[in-house]
Amino acid sequence: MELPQELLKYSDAIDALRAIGRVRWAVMDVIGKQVAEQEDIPFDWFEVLIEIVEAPNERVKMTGLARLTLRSKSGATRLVDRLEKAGLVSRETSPEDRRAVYVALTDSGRALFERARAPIVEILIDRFAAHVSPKEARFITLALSKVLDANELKPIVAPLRPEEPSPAGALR
Amino acid sequence: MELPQELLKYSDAIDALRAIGRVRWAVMDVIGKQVAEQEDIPFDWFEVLIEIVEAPNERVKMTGLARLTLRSKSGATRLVDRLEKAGLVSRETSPEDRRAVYVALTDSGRALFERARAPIVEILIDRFAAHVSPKEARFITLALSKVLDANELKPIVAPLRPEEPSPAGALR
DNA sequence: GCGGAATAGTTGCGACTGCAACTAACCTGC
DNA sequence: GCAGGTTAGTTGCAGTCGCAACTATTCCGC
Repeated sequence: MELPQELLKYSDAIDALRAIGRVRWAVMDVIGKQVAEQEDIPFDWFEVLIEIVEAPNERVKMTGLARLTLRSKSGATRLVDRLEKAGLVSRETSPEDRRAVYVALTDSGRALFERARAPIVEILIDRFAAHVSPKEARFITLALSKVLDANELKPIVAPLRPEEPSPAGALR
Repeated sequence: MELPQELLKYSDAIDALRAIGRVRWAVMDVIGKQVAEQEDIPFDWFEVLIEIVEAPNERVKMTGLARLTLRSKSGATRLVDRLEKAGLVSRETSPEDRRAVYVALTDSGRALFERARAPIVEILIDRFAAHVSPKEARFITLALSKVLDANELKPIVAPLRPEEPSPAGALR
């Protein structure tokens, strides 16, 4: 069961990958449940609302939403289906490209976002942000970006707001 | 759409949380597909084999496996069902606690593990470990452990190998 | 040792997922 | 101005998930 010595020098990285998985899973699990309980909507839904509000013009294309919410195209379709059925978002086809579908907030979606934002951000801080210093956080983001770069996955992290320069984000 | 100033100081942390989500998702996605293609088994399955081999006595309890693989109890049950049906692992009830079920490798499970280990580790290095320095990796693990601690989720990261002191892990 | 609480694992069920196939719209070269 | 390829989004389908309810075993106070 021994592995080549050469592997030893990677074991720290593999530990880190595991830690990432666990934090992601555990923290999201806790946050998700707390949000669902307090705000009566799944955390997924709120993530969609955030992405819309943060996007230029307050609307996102389906493909962009798929990447931002870490889903496949069909996953995004169905997620938006649910939000639309609940009356929180609406689909609008753009006149420039009639294949594209933009997702925007409805009035009731905006109202829900406004109402739920503060408590949810509080949960996020309580469960995650309060325990990592800004320096640590920036370091982590930077180090992990290299990994995304190397896998040519950078598109997922940044250039996903293709049109205008982003206004002050809704969460910061 | 403005948030209280006080939030600004957490925005780095929220970025980090997003980066973590993206790395976890994107890297696992890539690794998972490459493994599935090259080795003809889902990456999930290999993770189970790793956890067994790394565990003391080369066997894990269902509950432990659930936490290690980031699943619910029922998720673990079904995952093991599949591996068992494929003849890679076997369930053994322990005489000390007749509620507990231990999962162990079969001969063919061990053979598969031995055969697939090196190529899969290579993929892991190629896609992740090679792009993070050991110092960075340790820093990340450490910082994220604080988050797990604060959420009383520490059990997930370490004391999950309750019995004997762990031998040299199978991956390092 | 007995009864109630806690723990380990499995199962039924509804919900969500990604893949692959599909439609519709756009784009490019000729 | 049309054929072939590409891109955006949706749908059928089979696979997986977590929750809640359930059985079986163990633990604990008395």
